[in-house]
Amino acid sequence: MDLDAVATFLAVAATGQFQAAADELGVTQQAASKRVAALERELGVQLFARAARGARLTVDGQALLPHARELLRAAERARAAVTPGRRALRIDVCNRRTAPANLLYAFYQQHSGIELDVVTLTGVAVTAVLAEIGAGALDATFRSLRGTPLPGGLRAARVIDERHELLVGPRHPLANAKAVSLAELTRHPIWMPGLTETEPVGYYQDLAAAFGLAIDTIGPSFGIEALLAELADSTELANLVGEGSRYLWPESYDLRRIPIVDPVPVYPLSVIWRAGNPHPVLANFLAYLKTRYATTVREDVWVPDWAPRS
Amino acid sequence: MDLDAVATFLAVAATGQFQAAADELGVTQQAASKRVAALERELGVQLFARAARGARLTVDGQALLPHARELLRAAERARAAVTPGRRALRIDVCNRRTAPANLLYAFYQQHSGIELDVVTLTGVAVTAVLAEIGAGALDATFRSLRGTPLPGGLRAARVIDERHELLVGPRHPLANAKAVSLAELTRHPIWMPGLTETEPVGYYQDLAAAFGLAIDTIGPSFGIEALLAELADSTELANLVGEGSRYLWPESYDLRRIPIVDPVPVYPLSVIWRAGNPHPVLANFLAYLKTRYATTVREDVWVPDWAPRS
DNA sequence: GGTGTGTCACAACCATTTGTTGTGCGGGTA
DNA sequence: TACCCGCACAACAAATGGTTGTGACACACC
Repeated sequence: MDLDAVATFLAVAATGQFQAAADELGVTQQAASKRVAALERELGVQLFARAARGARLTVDGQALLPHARELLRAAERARAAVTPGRRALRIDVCNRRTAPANLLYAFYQQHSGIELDVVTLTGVAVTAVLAEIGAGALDATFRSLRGTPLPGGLRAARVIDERHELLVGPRHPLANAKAVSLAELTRHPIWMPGLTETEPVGYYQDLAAAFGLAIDTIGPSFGIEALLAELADSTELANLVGEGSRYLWPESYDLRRIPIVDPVPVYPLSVIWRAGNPHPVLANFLAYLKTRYATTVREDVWVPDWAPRS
Repeated sequence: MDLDAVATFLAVAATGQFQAAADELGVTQQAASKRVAALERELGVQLFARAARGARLTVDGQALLPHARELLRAAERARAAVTPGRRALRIDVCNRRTAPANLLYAFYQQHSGIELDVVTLTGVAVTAVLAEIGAGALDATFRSLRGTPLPGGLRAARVIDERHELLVGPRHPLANAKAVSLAELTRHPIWMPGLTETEPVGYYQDLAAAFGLAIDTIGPSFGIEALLAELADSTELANLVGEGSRYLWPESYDLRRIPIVDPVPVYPLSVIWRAGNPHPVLANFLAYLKTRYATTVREDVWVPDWAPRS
């Protein structure tokens, strides 16, 4: 299905004749005729009833009309998504099963009409993500800085404390534990999604390093043994983007959730963005975060009123 | 923007490498590489970060991902809209400003998830519309039969009485009338949208004939003089299809609404469909109509409880 | 009722594109 | 170090998409 042919179809439908449609598109009448004929051949239906004086839509043509329009609009939106100056706000959320994704979804629902492009740079190191923001390719991220120096021109605000639990398969030694201490957990290698056998980088490596956990690089295709999972409510995620991670485990894995205690692991996340000339939607989003989380604002850093435990 | 290139982009994004994506699509690796390169050139951005061991999405690539998916889904929906056996229910409503369109919209809202293709065969004669239904190209229509014999295999049920009023411009002799009688109205030619200078056929001709009105074929580009307009609530129409008729008059025309009395013109519409093997959504719709309008069912004809005046 | 005009479809030809095969380069692995 | 594996570039073949030229058909006009 050629988009040029679809555009020609729409032009003919609008003008009522091939000649005028061809003029509008800057091609000859014969070319327009060919395009529509090819479209009709591909779809296997007659779209126009040709007469000596113009062409009228058939029933099939009328049925196709709104879908053809929507198709071209979708192409236009796709083009806009990567066009600097026209694109939607781009935010990285590390992982779509985390609290920031839910936060974005709540914001998205409150502000109808806005567009968000949520990306998941899970395997990308914090410094590389910050570089993308600095370069303008990305507008914001939710990351844990944990001592990483913030490059000039960037702003950060700590907004979310991420909580985690352990998921284990039925054969795992901790399968029947009521709870597990963080100290005990450091003795078991943990599988984390999105990591290759080579060098694990990015969000999950940072997460493991924060709690001193060992990473198991085998992966779920060899049977999940243990998995650190975010405690976020994941019911909304499918709606957010219509795109599940291909690392998601199937329901049939019979996983058990083990709480982690003593101490409860808390992973603080900051929203990080580029100072100056903010994307209008970003300004809205930051304001939304402030009204929802901030108590004090000081030196571009505002702290939520539910302070982290550590 | 070539849809094959978009599909290739998605395959590469899913598999993480050009080679596997090419195998999946049944082309060589070089062809897949070329397609994506062409897409990148057209969009002006880098979509993948190529490495010796596969390719990873860039930020721009990730931003494009959901839109690319939606684009292919839109193409699939367009294809399905004209594929026999897979297509949505097709109903003709004569005119999108009429009561049947509102009825369909109410039904559409109650049954979330269904798909409707609303077509407007305004200029098509009743007999031709019935032939389309008989041939299976159309599933149902709202028309006034007015003595037209119903072809074999078709069923009809009278459900709606359409009401009309007169719209006139400020220079029209009836511009300041409080009301106008039907007898008086027959002396003024009425413009009706969608009619050419040649032979007026279809809905508006039937409507004019029903009340003995003369048709003015000049059209609004020469200044609207008088117009018979449906009394339907038109606020919902834009939502129904996203497609306004190009014959709609602009708001700036300063039209006045004159009620028609003595007698009040009533134009009965029947829903007409093909007997046997009904489209599942059609069965739902007919049931919906029955619960909303029917009082008695007899010989496949059920009459609403608010009977027409004539 | 013949003639003219406007519109669409078919045919032949040409240009561009798209795909294939063959090959080189680079990085991770054994 | 040598070997794969995967991607990009080059050259060639096939097919697609465009243009010009022409014929058919219906409506409008005289």
